[in-house]
Amino acid sequence: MSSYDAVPATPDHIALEHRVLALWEAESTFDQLRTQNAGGAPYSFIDGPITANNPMGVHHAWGRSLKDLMQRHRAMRGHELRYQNGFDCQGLWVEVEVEKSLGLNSKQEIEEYGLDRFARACRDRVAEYSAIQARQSQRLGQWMDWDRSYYTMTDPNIAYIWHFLKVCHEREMLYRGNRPMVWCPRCGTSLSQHELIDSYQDRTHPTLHVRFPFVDAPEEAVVVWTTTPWTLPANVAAAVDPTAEYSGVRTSQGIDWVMSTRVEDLFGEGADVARTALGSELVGKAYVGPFDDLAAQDEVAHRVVAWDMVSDNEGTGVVHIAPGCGAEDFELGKREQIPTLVPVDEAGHFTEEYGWLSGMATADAAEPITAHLAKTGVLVRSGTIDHRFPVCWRCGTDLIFRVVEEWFIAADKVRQPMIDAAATVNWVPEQYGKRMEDWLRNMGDWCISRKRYWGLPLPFYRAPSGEITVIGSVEELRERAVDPIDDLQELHRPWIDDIRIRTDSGEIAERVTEVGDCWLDAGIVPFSTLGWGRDTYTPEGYAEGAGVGLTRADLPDHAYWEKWFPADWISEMREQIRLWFYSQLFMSVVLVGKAPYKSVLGYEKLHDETGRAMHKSWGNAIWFDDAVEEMGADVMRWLYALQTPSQNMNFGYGPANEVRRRLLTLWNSYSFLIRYAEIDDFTPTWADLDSRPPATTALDTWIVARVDETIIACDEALDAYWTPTYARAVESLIDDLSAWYIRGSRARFWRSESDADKDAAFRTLWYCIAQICRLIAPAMPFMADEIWQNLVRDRADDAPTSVHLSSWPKANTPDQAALLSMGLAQTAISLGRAARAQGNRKLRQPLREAVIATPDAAARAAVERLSAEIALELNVKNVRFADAVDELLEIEIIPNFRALGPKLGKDIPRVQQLLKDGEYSRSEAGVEVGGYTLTDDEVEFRTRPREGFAVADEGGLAVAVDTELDQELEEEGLARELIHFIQGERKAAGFEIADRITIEIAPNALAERVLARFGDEIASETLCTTLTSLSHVDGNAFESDGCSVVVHVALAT
RNA sequence: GGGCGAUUAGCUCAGUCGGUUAGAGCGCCUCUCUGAUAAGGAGGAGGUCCCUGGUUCGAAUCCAGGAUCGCCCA
Repeated sequence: MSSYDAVPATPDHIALEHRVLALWEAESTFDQLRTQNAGGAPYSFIDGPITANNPMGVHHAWGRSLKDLMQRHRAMRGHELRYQNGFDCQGLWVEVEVEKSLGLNSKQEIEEYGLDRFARACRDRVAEYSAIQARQSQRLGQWMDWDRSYYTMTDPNIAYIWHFLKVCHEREMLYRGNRPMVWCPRCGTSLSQHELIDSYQDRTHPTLHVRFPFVDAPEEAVVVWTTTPWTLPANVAAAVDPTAEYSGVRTSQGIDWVMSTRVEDLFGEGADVARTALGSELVGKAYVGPFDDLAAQDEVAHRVVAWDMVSDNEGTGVVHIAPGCGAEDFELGKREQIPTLVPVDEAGHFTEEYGWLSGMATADAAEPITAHLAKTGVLVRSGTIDHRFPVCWRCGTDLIFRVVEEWFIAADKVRQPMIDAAATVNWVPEQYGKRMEDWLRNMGDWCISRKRYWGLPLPFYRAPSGEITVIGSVEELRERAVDPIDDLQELHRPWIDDIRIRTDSGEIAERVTEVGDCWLDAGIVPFSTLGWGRDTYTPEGYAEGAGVGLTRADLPDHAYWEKWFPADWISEMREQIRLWFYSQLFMSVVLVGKAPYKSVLGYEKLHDETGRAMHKSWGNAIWFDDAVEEMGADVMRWLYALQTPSQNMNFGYGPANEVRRRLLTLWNSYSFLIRYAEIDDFTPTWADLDSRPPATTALDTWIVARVDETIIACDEALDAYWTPTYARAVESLIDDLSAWYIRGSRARFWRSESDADKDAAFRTLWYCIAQICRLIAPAMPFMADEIWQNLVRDRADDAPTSVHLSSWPKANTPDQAALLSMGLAQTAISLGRAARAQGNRKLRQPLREAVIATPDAAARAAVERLSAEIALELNVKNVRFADAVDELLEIEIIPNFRALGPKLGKDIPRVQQLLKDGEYSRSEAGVEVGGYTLTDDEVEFRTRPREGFAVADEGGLAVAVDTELDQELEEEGLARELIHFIQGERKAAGFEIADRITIEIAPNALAERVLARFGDEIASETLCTTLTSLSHVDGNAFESDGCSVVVHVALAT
């Protein structure tokens, strides 16, 4: 048997991980796993596509670690998995980055650059970053079938969406409508609700108070307040609350009407109120608009209208209404049948009808508009306001509202079915299900069009008559095409725009120019990647169109879809509730009437370690590449696993270091085993992992029970997709192994003679560490396999070559009695230590005895089994159980509330008091109190130490130590001190642990006595072959309690 | 305005089914071990479990109201 590799004192995570990556590569470990699991019960995970647009961040690494963790766990349990990664390829995300890199800054510049070149540049960017992200993910340890990733820009993906849209059209859910949209003037496109995520920023904007004089009484006017001066030229109405009281305030300009509750704020305390009126009395009044001289205003008759949404705590209580520039305004305008003026074009510039304003940008218009209003005498005052205002998530431009024509999918028909489908899903954390339901109840129609370039070409063809034809597949396009289609290289602009079609009524129709919302691209994935509805399975058939050369993903058939749909599990960050979780659910409910996933794990946001959001500009962002090469992937992954998903994560080098230090405990245990395994040439037994190792001590039995218990806890946690419980359970096992098992068993490994006991110790420790390797393998795949290679592979017959091929550990039923015993013994030991500390006796000093007292017979029996271990830990010669508990303790009986609550109910406080007062008697049956007989299960014994003993107690257990020393104990204590000192000398001299030494020693009289009695022990403990006593030695001196020596150590020859 | 969360030690966070002495890590203090050692172990200080009320024999936990913070929608 080959010898074990030496283990460094601390793991070099980075080097270790690169080594393991190379090993996996060389041995095709992942392929072996897939072969091994082929035909296993399917476990369907569907990956949410990552936008292939930038290098991945540490927040992506969080999600990817969780995905990989869960997949590895299921794989170890023998499931067959698909391992398909996904890249999101289209949409504004990509366009904006490409614009930046090409130095383009407007839609006009893109069109001048050429849509074909632009599309190629977008595709190339996706290719570049998908490769980078794949490489980064591999470094993280994520096992995916990287050659077969799906790309949402491929023709099959697009065609599947076409089909979906056609189904929507057939069900009359698809429509085109004028809608006020949130609009980015720079990007020249509207933003969906989805894209307003995190879009509010603190901004300072101008505010204006403006008079709208009445036509029939020009000295009177309503006064409005606005924070968007550029919308005033599109004003068509002023809204008042019909039920509120308004005041006409006398000012230098005449009578200004505002809501009465606003008078004081606006005009001060001494405002001169000429008269008051209900809002309803103002309704219908015609007024002179502020920009009536502009051509756009020619047809507009301004009037006061009633509106129930007028606020009374802001502004003037009279609201300026511009239906072309605001969502609420638009709704009100529709109701009141007043005109909708859209003052600006796609780029946010005033159109020609706006005279001197035309060509001006909205942001630049505030000042001239204010000046103009001042000149015409309607400006009451101007100021500024600091408020939260939505800006474009990509370019930071202030967003505006603009009424535009867009394409929508009506939501009402699917709202309830979606709510029902969502209710079948296991949402983790649970409240995310409520959030989804809330979102669904409130969802508006889905705006699916974008006036951009690089995206899903909407397959809507408009004929001159206005008739709309929706194309549902590439074949249909081919059949209807009136332009040459054979050269169509991919389903993207500009190429697709060249193809016109013939409609059913024989007209020639052109495609609308819009592209689709990128959430259509991602939402179709559970259909497009699984071959829904296809007759044939096409190997590597997915990569048509823009995906050629990027992936070898198959285009499967319907049988395959049946096997893998719906997903057992998906996982993304929480905001995906309104994004991918939503769009997938929408499309799935439309197409097949059910949810596309069974379980969903969501998680919150990743912040820096101080709890602040990470921002490039704040300098607190951590790059993935830096993190992984400094912390190590395992450490990162363990951090992610420990994190409560429903809580924001504080990520950084500080927390990483804490985790790294905790992982040292496992590493130290491993290194301890290797050290002695090497010395003893230990050969493990593979079968031990299933059948358990032999046990000779109570500690052996106990730690094996702890392993069993932990395996079960891990499975429960991972079945519930709750990784922190899993990670904590493993950490707790590692702690127990190190602090109790190894510390309590060390002597068994030091002994030079071999026997069954030593064999059991080795096999048990090996068993524990090997099982821990398997338990941590899903979360820390590198360290788990590194240890496995050295400790298991090629050491035991039949051992798999990788921990990842070793399957999940088998849980036997935990030995509950052993767990209980050890729990009590641990309590007894820590009490004994506390008692020693009270009695001022170092642990090194042997003491005569510890006395344990407990009134609970079962507890006593349980602890008694571990007397030897307790004696060892407490360094006492004897452990005795007090015959009469009151020797040490006063006893208090406490009701077992959990058991007695249902039985005694309101009598509990009375019984509790009687017990406390000692008003009870004990009998065979149990405790007689207040007319009840309480069995031992129904009460709990607690103890308090009697005065005058070095006693510590907790619950029903008390431990005392005898602190008296006689000469023998004193000398033994000194011998221990001496050993301790010599060990230090050994170490100072740089000797190896197994080196034999010689000692020359010059003792005083007391030391001579100690040597006489304990010389052999000292020699044996220090691996000394010859201990020579001399009158003078050149060496180091040691002195303790009158015992003094000079010692010289040397290597034995 | 509606919805979903959070609030526990100096800091970051666990806390299952309601059970009477609320835990961990880090930090701090005092020790200890020295054959796992840039570690390990023990002990200690540190808590109005956000507030008020309710249900209950019993509430960090359940209910109602409120406060503060975060997020989603309007």
